[in-house]
Formats: sequence, structure tokens, C-alpha cells
Amino acid sequence: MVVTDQLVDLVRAGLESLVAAGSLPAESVPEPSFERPRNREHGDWATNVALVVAKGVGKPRDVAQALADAIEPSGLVESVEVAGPGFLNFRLSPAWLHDVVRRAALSEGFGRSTKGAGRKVNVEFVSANPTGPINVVSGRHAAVGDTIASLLQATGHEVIREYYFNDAGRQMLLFGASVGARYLQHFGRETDLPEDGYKGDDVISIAHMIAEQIGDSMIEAEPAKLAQRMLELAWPPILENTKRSLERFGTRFDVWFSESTLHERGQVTAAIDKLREKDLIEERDGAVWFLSSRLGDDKDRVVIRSNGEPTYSAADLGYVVNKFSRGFDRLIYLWGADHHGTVARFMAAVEALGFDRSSVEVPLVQIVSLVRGGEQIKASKREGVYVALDELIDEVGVDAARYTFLTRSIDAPLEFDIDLVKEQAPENPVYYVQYAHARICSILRKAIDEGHQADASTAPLDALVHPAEDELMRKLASYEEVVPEAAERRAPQRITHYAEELASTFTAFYRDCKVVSDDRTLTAARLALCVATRVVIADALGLLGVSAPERM
RNA sequence: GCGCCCGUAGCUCAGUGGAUUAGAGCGUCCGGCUACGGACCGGAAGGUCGGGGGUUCGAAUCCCUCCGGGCGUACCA
Repeated sequence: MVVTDQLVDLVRAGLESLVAAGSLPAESVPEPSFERPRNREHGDWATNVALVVAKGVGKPRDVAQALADAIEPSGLVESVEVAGPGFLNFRLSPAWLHDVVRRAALSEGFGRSTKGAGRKVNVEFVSANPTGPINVVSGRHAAVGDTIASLLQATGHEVIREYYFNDAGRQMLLFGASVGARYLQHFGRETDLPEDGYKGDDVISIAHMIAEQIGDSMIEAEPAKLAQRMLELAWPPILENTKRSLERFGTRFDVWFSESTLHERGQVTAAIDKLREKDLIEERDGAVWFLSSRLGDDKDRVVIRSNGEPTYSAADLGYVVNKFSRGFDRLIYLWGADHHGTVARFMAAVEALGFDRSSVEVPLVQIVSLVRGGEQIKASKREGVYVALDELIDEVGVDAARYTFLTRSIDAPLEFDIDLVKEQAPENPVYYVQYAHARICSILRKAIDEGHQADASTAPLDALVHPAEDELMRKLASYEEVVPEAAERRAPQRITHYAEELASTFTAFYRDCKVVSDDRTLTAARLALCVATRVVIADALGLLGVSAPERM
């Protein structure tokens, strides 16, 4: 049982006995919460529960003292004292830290919880249209979405990673027309790119590829037919490249979801009909409108244009119904902050379609701005301005790239200076963390060579009394708080920061405590601590999708 | 105008209700390699947590307001 749960039980029992004695009203008993005090003089764990219940009952310190007296002694708790305005500070026996070391070293679900057990979550991220190579902006989304998904799995959720792609519709036909223009140019025809068309050079190479495949058979085709045909030929190989790049980047999706299948199955129309039944649909100016303003949106939104084509957000209606029909309890849509203006409309649709708004969340990843040659450039696929994810991987490697994306909060805009990132790649903190891991592996190899055993289940952990050992054990213990918090807050950066702290704490231990020595008891204990640290570093890096090398 | 995000050390950023020492990396300055891996380590300088008001026993953290920056505000996505 995790130590905080045991403490909660102890304190709850104490509170209940105060209620039974009449010194606390029954309705004022909250779930006690525990935290690790920053200052070590304040004990191992502290709760503010007395401050919370004291309101209208008495002085916080008096309540705290009464509660401290009411808490039954146990083998776990060495002392409970009242401090500051009314905190209860707990000092624990060394056994809890030893338990941490053993559980971590033996990999028995350390850092895992079952909080989300039985909950099925869909995490949809990246979802870039297959109009060209996947870029670094998508790279940030891939790293973040993948890690959020891993964190949810670590807290017991069943998770599906999903990629939604556009293979139809106005925007994609524009892309098809752009490819068509390049196709015609390939055969020497004088043709301009469509206005707002896709201007990137990669469109040229796609057109060349198609030209080799089908020859000049389409050069006399009607523009609309040409665009449609080019689109059909272009997107599948582009999507394949996207899959390959993302897999190379360590991100694997469970489901690749095609927008056009929603239309083919009539799910978009069905969703609109459902809104119509609720009188949330109106025809105006020849278009069909969703009256989203009745549900918190700024204004109503078109779902079917006056030319009869559904809008992209109409597909979203069918898609959310489709997702829920697959049995998910929660949908997470990781969107770019430049789409935040559509969140209100989307949430209005969720409600209108009969779903609970609180079961859908849309974390927004702030924009990535590109800097190249000291100048800020606006990344745009249509303008052909971007840095390809493959290029980033080639230059700095997967580990450094992912790690960089995962050190920042999703709320922080990311300035991506491609020159600077390449230059600073060797100084990336990821190597500090990986180095600590490799160093531990090296120590363990040496110890085993010399006939020592690294068996945490039998190691005499009482021998660990040095302050640096104590610090390291405490840092390991906090992993069990960090993972659920990172998961709940959708905050991968908590894991990167923790990994650096753990590596740094280990390095201090390494400096002060020689692991392998003639003292076999002490060596056995320290080896167990090393194993525990190695496991936790590897686990944290694993959540981030970063490798944990045994040698560097 | 309205909406969302941001404003913390010279720079890039963590910390988002807890304890009169607010942290890290980089940069700057000083010092350290005869131990299991120096991709390192120790120390120093550097902060009105954008300004003001409020809530609270307690605020960088919550609320209001102002200032500054980014993004959005389409029958594009």
C-alpha cells in the first residue's frame, strides 16, 4: 500500500474519533491531503487538514493538536507534530523509504497506479492533413500527445492513440489542384498554381512521381476531375511517409482515421439530423447553420455550405459521435492553439449531440514559431515554409528532439530556432539524464564482475544512512506522486524535470558514496539503491519516449 | 472590440493554494579530475514572480482591474 494511502487512513481515523467525541461536527470531515514539505525540518509528510476543518470550530493549532493526539501510533509513523499555523508534520520510520527502494528496484508497478482502471480514453493528436512531409510543429504535438497517452496508461487507463486525417473536402481538393498544376507543368503545360494553393517544392516531387506512374493520361482532364484524381493518387503515399516519420520519431498510432469514411457511412448527415431534431439547425442564405450560439458559442456556424458541401466542422460532429460509439469514456483532442477559436463551437456540438461536456477535453498546444537565420518565419504548409520532422531527427536525433519538446508546458509558446537547436544539441539535458543511467549500468556491470549481488529483495537497506543516500531514496519516492500528477495535469514537462532532478540527486550520491567497496553489506545496499534508480530513470525516459542507453 | 494563452534571474523556462532561504539549465565570476564513466562537481553574483486592488490563517499560484506580448475572431483547416 502506498504510503500516502496509509497516512490518509490514519488521519481519517483520527478525525472520526474527534467527531465521535463531539469535538468536530460530522459534516466537516474532508479527505485529508498530504504533501511533501520542501523543508526537511518539517518532517517527511505534512497535512493541512486541521487548517481546513478548524473553520468555525476553534483555533487551527488547537484543532491540530487534538487531531495529533487522536492519531493512533503505528509502525510507520515515528512522530506527529503540530507546526506553523496548524500543519501536522509526520516523521516516518525508515521502513517506508526501504519499501520504495525495493518496489522500485523490483519494478513492481512502481510509479504506476490504478486510478484510471476501467476507463477507456481516446487521445487524438497530430492529425495533420496528408499534404506533405510532417513538420516540427507536428513533432511537438507527437511528443506531447504520445507522452500524455503514456501517462494515462501509467495511471491505469486504457488508451487508444488516434490520428485523424483529411482525405476529402475543399481543402484537400485545393491540394489536389495544386498537384494537378505541377503535373501539367511537368508535361510542359503553362499553368498557374491555384490561388491559395500549396506552394511547397514537395508538391512538385509528388506530381513527378504521379507523372511517372500514370504518364500523361490526365493532361486533358477537366480541372475538377484532375484535382480529384491527383488527390486520390497523392495522399496515400504521403500518409505512408507520415507514418514512417512518426514511427521513426517513436510515435505509433493505434488508429488512423479517415475523414471520408464518416461521410461514406452517413455519420455526418446523421449527426446533423440529430441537431435538427433538437431545433438547432436552421437554413439561412442557402446554407445550413448549426445554432451553436445557443450553447455558448459566439455565433452560429455553417455546417453545409450553400454549394452543398459540408464544412470541416460538420465532419467533427460525425466524428465525435463515432468516437463515443466505440465505447470511450473520455475523448482528448490535442489541438494547436491557432484553432482555439473553434473550441466553443465544438463543445457546443458535443452537448447538442447529447454528450457530457466534461467527458471531452481539448488541451491546446501553444504555437511553434520557426526561426531560421535569425529571422522569424511563419510556418505554413501552403506556403511551403516549414522544417520537416525528418530533418530535425537527422540533425539532432530523436531523443534530443523529443526531450526538447517535452521540457516545456503546452501552454508555453515554443520558439524553434533550427540553427540554435542543432548547435545546442550536444548540450541537451537529455544526455545528462541518459548519462546517469549509463553510469549506473556501468557500476552494476563492474559490481557483478567482482562477484557482488544486486538483489533488492534481500539487500540490507538499513545500511543506507548517509545523507546522500537518504536524499536519493526520497527523490525516488516522489516518483509515485509525480507520475499521477503529470497525468492528471496533462503535463509531460513534470516528467522531464523530475528525470533531471533524479539524475542530479544520483550524481551527488555517486560523488559522496562509493558504491562498490570491501564492505559487502554496504555494497549490497547501495547496489539495490542503484538498481532502483536505474529502473526509475529508464521508466521516466520510457514515458517520454526517450531511450535509456546502457552505454554512451 | 471580443475570446484564449503568456508575462518568474542577463537568456530559455519549471513551479499554479502552503511554511519569512521562489528553483533549474545556459551565460558570467571563483574553485575542483590519484575512487566505481569529468557528457562532471562545489561555490558566488543575479528576483518589487508585469503594475495595482481583493479573497484567505497563508497568494508567483484564486478573483477583479490595468499594462505589455502572442494567437484567434471565414460558407479555410
